[in-house]
Amino acid sequence: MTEPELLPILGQPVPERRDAARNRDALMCAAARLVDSCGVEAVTMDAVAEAAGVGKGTVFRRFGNRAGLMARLLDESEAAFQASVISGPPPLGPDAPPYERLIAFGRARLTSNLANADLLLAASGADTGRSYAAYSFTATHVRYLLGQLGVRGDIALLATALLAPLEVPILRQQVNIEQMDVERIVAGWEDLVGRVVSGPVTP
Amino acid sequence: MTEPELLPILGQPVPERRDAARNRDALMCAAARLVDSCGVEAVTMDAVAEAAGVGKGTVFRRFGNRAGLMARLLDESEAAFQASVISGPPPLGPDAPPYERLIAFGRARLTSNLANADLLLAASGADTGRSYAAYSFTATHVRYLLGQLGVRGDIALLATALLAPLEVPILRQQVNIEQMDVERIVAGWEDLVGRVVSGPVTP
DNA sequence: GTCATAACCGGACCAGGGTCCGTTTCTATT
DNA sequence: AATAGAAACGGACCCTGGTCCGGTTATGAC
Repeated sequence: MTEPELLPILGQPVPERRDAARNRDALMCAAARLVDSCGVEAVTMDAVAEAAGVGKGTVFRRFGNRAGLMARLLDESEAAFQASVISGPPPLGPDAPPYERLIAFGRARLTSNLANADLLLAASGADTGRSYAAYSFTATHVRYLLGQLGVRGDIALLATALLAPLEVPILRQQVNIEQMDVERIVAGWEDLVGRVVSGPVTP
Repeated sequence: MTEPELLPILGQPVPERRDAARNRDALMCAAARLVDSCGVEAVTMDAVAEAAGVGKGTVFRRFGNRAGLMARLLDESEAAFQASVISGPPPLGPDAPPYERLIAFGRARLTSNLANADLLLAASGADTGRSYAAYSFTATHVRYLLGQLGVRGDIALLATALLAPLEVPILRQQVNIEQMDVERIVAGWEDLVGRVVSGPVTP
């Protein structure tokens, strides 16, 4: 038997054949171009394959399915968001007191989710790809902040309760159907945070 | 020109041709049978059409699309739910104090949403069919109860905040992926209600 | 340079949602 | 009973997501 010539040291940069890497880049570019030229709707797997000059099967092998491709398209902005939270300037970053960070987080998340709404919806259902990793980060962050604030109770569930109203379907309903102003929604979220942090009057 | 022989008096029972009614019943029966014999997955438009002995086009004319069909399948249980809330026994019905009604509502909604999760997901996106009507009812009810409880603030947004964590995708995440116990989720929701009703300590 | 192998490629193929339009069937009227 | 017209029917058709497998190509070993 032959040993793998390049055993996956620390497993990070999964070895990728050069042609595969080239195709992956071409596909991402083509997809991104399609998104902001014709909208998410137009990003059909055939179209992406053709625009990248590869076969359809290649697209599916690389991304699994359409949702997976969308998830990869979101990676860039998601990474930027995480970076802002982890090491960016206040009030989102770590140099602000927890309450202000939480408020800033809510506004940022809401804005980001609305901005990428189409992509996020198209990416939902990516088999445990983005969905969970991205969600997990926000949940962990909110739990951390709630802990910092000394909130008592089931922190995990409270974090979920704060994140749930920021999900795309709910925001879309409020903005597109009920014609709510975004600022009103932000204000409502801040009110919610205040109530959650305060705790019930009769513990 | 000829006047419509039966002008839609009060618009309620939209006149329906007899064959159409027969086909509608056959389709609903076939779909329901498919659902609980093979699961929601198996409810394909072709399958329903064939099982009901009609053409595919008929299914689409009646229900618009697959989501619409699913929405109609949910009508029965949704009507039962609404009846329980409007005129059922306490603590869900009107003969209970508002706080208890709200708590009971949360548990009932959560349970119901989990029980019909597959159908609800398949029905989401029904062009303003079920989606909005059903949601609207719950939102109105929660707003009403919050009002009864004397809650100050943006009642509409607070109602949304309470309803959001009861949505199917979030419940599924908690139950199927994070392996949470349903009772824990219910308890968490009750805690959330307590905090929302209490209001922030510094108004 | 040559080779073996594994990874990759690509397009033919399938299934299911959704549309369309010529044909059939119902209903009210006479 | 006959008739006209609207409504409903149904299946052929298209589109797109997703699968599959025979052929191709990159890569490390010798």
